[in-house]
Amino acid sequence: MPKRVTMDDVAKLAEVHKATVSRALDPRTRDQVNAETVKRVKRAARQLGYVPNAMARGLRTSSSMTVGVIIPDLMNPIFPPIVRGIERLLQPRGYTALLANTDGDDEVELSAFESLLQRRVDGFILATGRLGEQPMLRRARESGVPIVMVNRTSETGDFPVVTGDQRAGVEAALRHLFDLGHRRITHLAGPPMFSTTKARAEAFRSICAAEPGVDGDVVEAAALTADAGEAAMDRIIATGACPTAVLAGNDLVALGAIRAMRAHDLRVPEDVSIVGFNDMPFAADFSPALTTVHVPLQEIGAEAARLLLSGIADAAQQPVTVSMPVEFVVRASTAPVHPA
Amino acid sequence: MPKRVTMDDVAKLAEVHKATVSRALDPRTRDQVNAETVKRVKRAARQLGYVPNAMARGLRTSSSMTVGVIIPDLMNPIFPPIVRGIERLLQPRGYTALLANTDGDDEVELSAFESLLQRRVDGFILATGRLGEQPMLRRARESGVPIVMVNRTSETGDFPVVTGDQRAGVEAALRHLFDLGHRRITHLAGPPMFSTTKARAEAFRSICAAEPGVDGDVVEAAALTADAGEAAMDRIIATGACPTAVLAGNDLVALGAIRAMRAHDLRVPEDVSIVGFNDMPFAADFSPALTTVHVPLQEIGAEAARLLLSGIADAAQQPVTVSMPVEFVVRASTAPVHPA
DNA sequence: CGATCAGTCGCAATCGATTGCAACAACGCG
DNA sequence: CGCGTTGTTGCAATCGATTGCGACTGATCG
Repeated sequence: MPKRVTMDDVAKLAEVHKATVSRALDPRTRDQVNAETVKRVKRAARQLGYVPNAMARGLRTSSSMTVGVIIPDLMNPIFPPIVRGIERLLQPRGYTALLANTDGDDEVELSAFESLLQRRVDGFILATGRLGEQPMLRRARESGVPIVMVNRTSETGDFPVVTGDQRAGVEAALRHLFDLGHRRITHLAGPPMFSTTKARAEAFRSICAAEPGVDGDVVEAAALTADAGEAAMDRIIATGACPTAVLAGNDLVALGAIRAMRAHDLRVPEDVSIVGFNDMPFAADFSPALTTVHVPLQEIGAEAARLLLSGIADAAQQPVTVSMPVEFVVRASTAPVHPA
Repeated sequence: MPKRVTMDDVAKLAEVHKATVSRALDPRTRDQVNAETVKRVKRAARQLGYVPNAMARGLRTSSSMTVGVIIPDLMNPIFPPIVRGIERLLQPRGYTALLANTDGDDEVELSAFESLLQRRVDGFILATGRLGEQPMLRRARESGVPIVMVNRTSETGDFPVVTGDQRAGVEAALRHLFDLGHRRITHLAGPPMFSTTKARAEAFRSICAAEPGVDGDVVEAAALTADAGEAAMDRIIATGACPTAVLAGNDLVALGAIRAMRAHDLRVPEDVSIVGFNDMPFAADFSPALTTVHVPLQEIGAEAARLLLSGIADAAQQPVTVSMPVEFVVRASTAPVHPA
């Protein structure tokens, strides 16, 4: 078992000082050393199978070329695209993502953040934003590390955020339903602790209020899950006053709502139309294929990463909010209002 | 902007040597220092907001408490559960996962591996196994770093693998179809470069051959995707000789097959039954709900992590193969054979 | 009363790089 | 021929921890 080979070993073989090896191997300083020497050093490095030690380098340069990515739950289908987008931007630039799931638990969030802080990540991308007090965010603020929030924000305005254009999405969805003749529409909102959910609900209310003759009701699902959506829809159906169209808080909620309707022999979209939000993977494979608001999750992730990198380079970074354009995609879960 | 606080700063405030700070803060060595002193040190550390530098520690101890996780594509729905399982095991033990996607490209694989090697990860979990030559695996072998393969293997027997019990899954699925009276069954296999796919196809062939009166055909889909599944099913239908049941290479292929059948006015399961493989998230929400082989992806990830950790601790690690039990779950996509 | 021992703590080397500074040679120029 | 340049390389400090070893202090014991 050959001991790990270090820069000194390479230096010895190439008959130079390790400082020269360091310069020869770094493209940025390569021109400070003789071309012949560079060749010799490279050959020696290859021959010995030299692998630079990123920890030693990081210690010296105080930069780890890593970023911490903290999300609630990777199994929630909106996060894989976001993470993928982040990674797609980071990887070619030499950065690596350190991933942590928190299940939205304050304790776990805090300890994950702390653990990544110890690893001296150069910055964070946080997808765990919630409204109200959040220990991790306080810690994040005092840590002074560059941070970008993605999708969900805390609305405290401390950090840059990149998210989808919620209002435009709701507007497009409602316009579509109005055009189909729907007037009794209920919004199956997610819990109000998320900025996205809240923004959608507010948009829903204000747009419905501005539209003469529409009756826009809001019902809250307990969580952004299919089960919660099903339960909420069950409650609505139980009241006996079923709307002709439902705008779900997200696709998962929509999925649950569809299940509930089917269980009560309501046909989608013949009896009631439903539109989702996010256009998560497989939304097109629901039955019926879900009409929904396409949010460019991967691009959102990439943009967040881009923003973070510029924040790392720049230090003085404004807490901008970039909202990415969404696109309404109509599929098979909406239809003209049922002639009563 | 207060400069980063180091152990020396804490030492100064607590009026001790930094060596003592180190011992006081490490639970493993805490009993070597006076209880009063420990208190003083901890107070000082808290007061200064001291955050230990993992790079410095890692440099000294040559262990980074990180593991590299290399997967083809996080957006493939079987990977989030695996990654989640890995993380669930790692996190409480102080390890962090470094994630890299490769899209199955040799170049990208290699450079991702190299990049993580430089970061001195303590081990790797590889989900990118393919049959045949694979540059990254050669590099992995010579690197001498602990490695565990997950789900897919390279079949070279170099590394431990944890995967689902493919044969048992195929057996259960076929038994189910046999019981429903199906005799003309085709296996919509994935490409033969994956160990999983290959194992399933082999099991399919051998089990069908052993069952009197069944006609087991195998058709290869070009990839493990819905589109490839759809295309392959289209080809089958075009031949005019449609089987009464199909066993798909995985759930995505099954999804595509369902789409193709629907497009040709074939009803599932009345006209043809279909069973998937993996029980990926939302398989139950297909229409019809997919009968499939449940593979405990999250547990597989966790077990791989467990194996890796023991390999890191132990060094001399046998390349065992652990195959996790699968569970057949019947839902709505299978039915008794159509009376011809 | 001196030796031994346990309990604490400090000293200094070490991990593997990066980088400002200085040394040195060769060279051109006035 | 002396001096400033330019190009190349070496020296040594430094990043922030960990840890083997030795020193010191009291206490215990024969």
